[in-house]
Amino acid sequence: MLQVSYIRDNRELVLERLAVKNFKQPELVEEIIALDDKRKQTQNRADNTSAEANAAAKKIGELMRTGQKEEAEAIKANTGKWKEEIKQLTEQLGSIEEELQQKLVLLPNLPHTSVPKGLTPEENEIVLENGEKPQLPGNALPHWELAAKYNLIDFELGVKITGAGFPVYKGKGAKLQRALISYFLDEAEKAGYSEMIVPLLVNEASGFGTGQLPDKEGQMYYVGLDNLYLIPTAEVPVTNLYRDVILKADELPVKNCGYTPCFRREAGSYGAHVRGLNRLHQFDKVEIVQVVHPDNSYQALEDMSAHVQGLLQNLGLPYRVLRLCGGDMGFASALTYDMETWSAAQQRWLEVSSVSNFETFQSNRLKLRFRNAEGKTQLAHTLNGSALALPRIVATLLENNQTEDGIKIPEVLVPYTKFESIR
RNA sequence: GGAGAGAUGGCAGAGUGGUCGAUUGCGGCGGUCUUGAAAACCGUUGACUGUUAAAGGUCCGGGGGUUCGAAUCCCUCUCUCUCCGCCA
Repeated sequence: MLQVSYIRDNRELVLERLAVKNFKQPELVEEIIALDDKRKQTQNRADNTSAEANAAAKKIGELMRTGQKEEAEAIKANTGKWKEEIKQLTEQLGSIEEELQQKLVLLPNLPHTSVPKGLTPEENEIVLENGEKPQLPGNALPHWELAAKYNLIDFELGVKITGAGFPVYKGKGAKLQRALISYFLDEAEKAGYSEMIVPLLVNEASGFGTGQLPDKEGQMYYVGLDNLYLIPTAEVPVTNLYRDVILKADELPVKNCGYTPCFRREAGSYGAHVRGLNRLHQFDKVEIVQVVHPDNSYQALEDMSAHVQGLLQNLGLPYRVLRLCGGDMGFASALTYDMETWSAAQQRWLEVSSVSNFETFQSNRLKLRFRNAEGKTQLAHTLNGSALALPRIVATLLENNQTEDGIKIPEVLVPYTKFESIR
């Protein structure tokens, strides 16, 4: 959520930046400023009336104590009009604030100046490409066939238990999952992130804090009986740990990580591109989250990007880094890098990580602040990134590392899997 | 699921109608003392809004009510804790 004061002071800039994100309702900016004017006016009138009423009440108290009952009664006679006025103004104020809030949550975050214009994923900027795409023989298999051949993942069994998009990992397939999770967590810890194990169900306030609610409600599984949401990413609980928190300056940066399963409804996405592990309703992911001083957030974003790239390099996967264009970016993000690995059997790039700087967009909703050098509270910047999401990593590993007589496990994982290949 | 208790500042914990944004203790910050530190002593220490700065306003779990006036009384919702039951 953008701050009204920022919108007021930077009206033109806001409009210009929103245009980069292809925002369709620029008139909201003027409406918000007008509403805020109205809010201030009404607030002011209500405050003044309250001040009068407070003074009168105080006076009555004094008079009563000194036994001047008559005088007290005389003042009492006048309080009715204030009372009525305060009630009316407060009601007005309430509805103005509600309207303001409703409009405010419709504004996406402003994109960073480096964000390219554009509408579609094709217009994302390729920042770099790294690693060599393996040349597979003609009889190479896609990962879903490899998963069946080596009895690693059973998609049908998942359908029986739950439904499509809830795979069952078996034997070495399960072991590989666990190995990847442990490896990612260990690497995150080496990079200074401290591990959290967090709830997989969150309340409405948490969903609002990181930006999933109110607009992306349909993407989360909802447990109506208890009014809770299954997390679509660890970002939600891990970032919300800092909701309503004022940090000391020396507590920054905060670096946390966590492994969780993630649940996404992915309503309406079916077809060839979602086969196998390409798109799931439940998947495993290790997430890294930072809370930083505003001056350092873009450096932190680069650090996180480098961390993710390091993982991909260590796993020996060819990858590329994209700077998302305005139209493809998330609602809450100011700058996002996507990391994609090359899936050699499918002959396509698969997104395996997304690293974003939200600047104050989340912290404003979360009321996540720190005390700055002047001793004032100030919104911190939040960032997060997948490091990494498992399914497409597994897909790429299986496909790219397949040989005549099995699948080779990357060296860095062998200490975790305790086996060097899948046969 | 049944019964009861509770929700106050970073934490602990007073406060049952006006002088309470709130006693006190701990913690934090600043200072005195000290070679330095500890101890002791002194001072200071909530958030939001508003303003050039102030003044003023709002906030004692959320919402509503009574009253000239509510942390305090009433209603309601939510949450937490204790005991019992069930249970990994």
